[in-house]
Amino acid sequence: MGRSPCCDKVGLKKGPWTPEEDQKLMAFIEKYGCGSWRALPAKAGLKRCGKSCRLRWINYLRPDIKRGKFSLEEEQTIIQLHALLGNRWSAIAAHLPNRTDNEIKNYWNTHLKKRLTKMGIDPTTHKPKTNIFGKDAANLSHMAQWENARLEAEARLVRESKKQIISNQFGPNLATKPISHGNLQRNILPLQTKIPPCLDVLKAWQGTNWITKPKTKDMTSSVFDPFFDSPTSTSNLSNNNLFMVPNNNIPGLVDVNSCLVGESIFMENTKEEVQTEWKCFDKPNNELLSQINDISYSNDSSTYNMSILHQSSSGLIQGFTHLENIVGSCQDNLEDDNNNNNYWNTILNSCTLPADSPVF
DNA sequence: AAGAAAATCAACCGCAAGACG
DNA sequence: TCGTCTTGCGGTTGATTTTCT
Repeated sequence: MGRSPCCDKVGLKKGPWTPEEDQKLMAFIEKYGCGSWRALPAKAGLKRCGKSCRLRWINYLRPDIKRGKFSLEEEQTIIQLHALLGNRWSAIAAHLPNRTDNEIKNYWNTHLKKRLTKMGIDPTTHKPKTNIFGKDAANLSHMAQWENARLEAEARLVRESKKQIISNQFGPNLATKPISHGNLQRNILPLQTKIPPCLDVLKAWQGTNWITKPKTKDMTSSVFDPFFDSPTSTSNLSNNNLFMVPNNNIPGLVDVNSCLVGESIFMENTKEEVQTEWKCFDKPNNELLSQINDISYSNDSSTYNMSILHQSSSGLIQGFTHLENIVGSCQDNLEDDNNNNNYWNTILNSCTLPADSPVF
């Protein structure tokens, strides 16, 4: 048995809409609103399926639609958001007032994608297509600009998320103030605060080797190591990069109830990164958490220190208070260590989007 | 000026998720 | 819990327009 059609297609018109049809649809919606799209065509006297009517209204007839050329700012926003969200056009459209997802999708496919490709940037990953050292200076400059744009977008979303979380917890007034870790005391934080996950931002962080995992566990350390000590972690991680993300997206706060670890998976033979998987550590053992003092990792080129994580009795851990040598993947060979150290400052300080932004 | 090629974008299609009985 | 219906999303198509030769 095949799938039932969305509507009875016999006798229904397809193809471009005529002005008369537009008029009928607009008049009906103005009078009755858009309730059931399935029933609308018959009531409005249109020989179209409901789906077609909906599409026509949403993408063309809606009075608040902005048409015409995209501004530079809009272009930049699309690129930034695409770097974070991928082909989630509706989510991207939510950040561009009065633009439709279809229009943005078309604009991306016809303009922006090509532009990035020309610049030697993979429009899917937003990363340079080939080894950075094989590129000329002009391309490097462009790549640095695009990477900067990408980071700005991450920053926007992190700030946004941060505001939303604070707003949810403490009310809208506090959300406009900068976060002070010292303020997050037991007496003002609800116990076991549930912080909504935000996978969009986590995805954004996929492109960043935030903390590089050592090839083997440092057996001299008594530190709880979620990569090795967690019973939920069963895969062989020895050749992969791992990075921890606080599930509430605020680098100064880690939700005890849910801490996420990203695992970059590499091809065995080529060592090429093929994907990132996220693992959620739900309710890690409190005894273990209380033992956490410092985690220091090193690899061939750098040492990464993360001074950590002491559990407050509120149910939150305050941590990530000192984070050194954060390495952005695209910046690895481009920027010096000073720039790397500024990574989170950039993320946290350059955000401009309104707090009521609907992406999350 | 005309035909070909490329670009654009409205519209369609199938799928998935959520609502509802 | 399951099946059906509805809506929304993203990929794709194809008609039209623009640019190139």
